[in-house]
Amino acid sequence: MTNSNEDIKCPVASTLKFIGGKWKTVILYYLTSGKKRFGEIAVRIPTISRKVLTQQLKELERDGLIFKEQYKEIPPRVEYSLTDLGKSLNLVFKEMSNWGLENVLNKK
Amino acid sequence: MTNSNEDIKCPVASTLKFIGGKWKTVILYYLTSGKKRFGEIAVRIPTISRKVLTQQLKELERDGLIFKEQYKEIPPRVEYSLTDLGKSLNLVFKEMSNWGLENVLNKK
DNA sequence: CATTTTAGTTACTTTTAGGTTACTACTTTT
DNA sequence: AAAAGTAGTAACCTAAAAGTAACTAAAATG
Repeated sequence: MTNSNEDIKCPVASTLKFIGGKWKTVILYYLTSGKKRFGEIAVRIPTISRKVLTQQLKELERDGLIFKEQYKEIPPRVEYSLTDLGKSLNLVFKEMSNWGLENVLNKK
Repeated sequence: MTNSNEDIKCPVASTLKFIGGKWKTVILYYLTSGKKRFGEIAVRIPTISRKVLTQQLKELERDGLIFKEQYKEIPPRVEYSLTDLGKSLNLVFKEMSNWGLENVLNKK
């Protein structure tokens, strides 16, 4: 989601600027179950390429939704977790999840 | 939003397939205040081109979120309104709206 | 000394979304 | 006879998002 609809002060669109895009919600939703390593996320979401995963994680970090912990180990270990801001999306995800379950997943 | 993450049964991503994209939430959110004509929507969201507006409305209609009424008049009159399914997104929008207000619009 | 392991990066290509401009249909109004 | 009004469509173009494949660092393991 670009920022050209910033001129429209739509609070819903504002939120989508943070969690819009093909993968962010999936990543964030997975992180609601706790801290995860890069590789764990990649395995859990096999259809995302590592390049794109890296990009999305960077953006989520830049936007303050997730926190990145790097351990100075070899081989490297990196863990991602939700920040308070990320956790504050909780209710949003809950409603989206409910809707998706009721109207999409349990429909087909 | 494409459907390549359909394989992942993420209820949140499922919902985004319906309301993801740059404009859909803005359109739907506007329609929560009642039936609107094509031109009214276009005026209200001036940064969207008419081509894209048409496209988005078609997709929303295809997905069963909005209903299109065409009056056989000249000049033409077309009205769009939320279907029951569209209205059922109410809670989702409410939470997204809250989050956007608290964390984006009132922050800057 | 070759291999494995993890979390990436780089360069390049493809796909998708969105945008621009010009055009149409049909009636009413001037 | 010309212009205005509405809701589009068609052809074309651009930018952004996503994908692919090959590569890297540095230590540990066999």
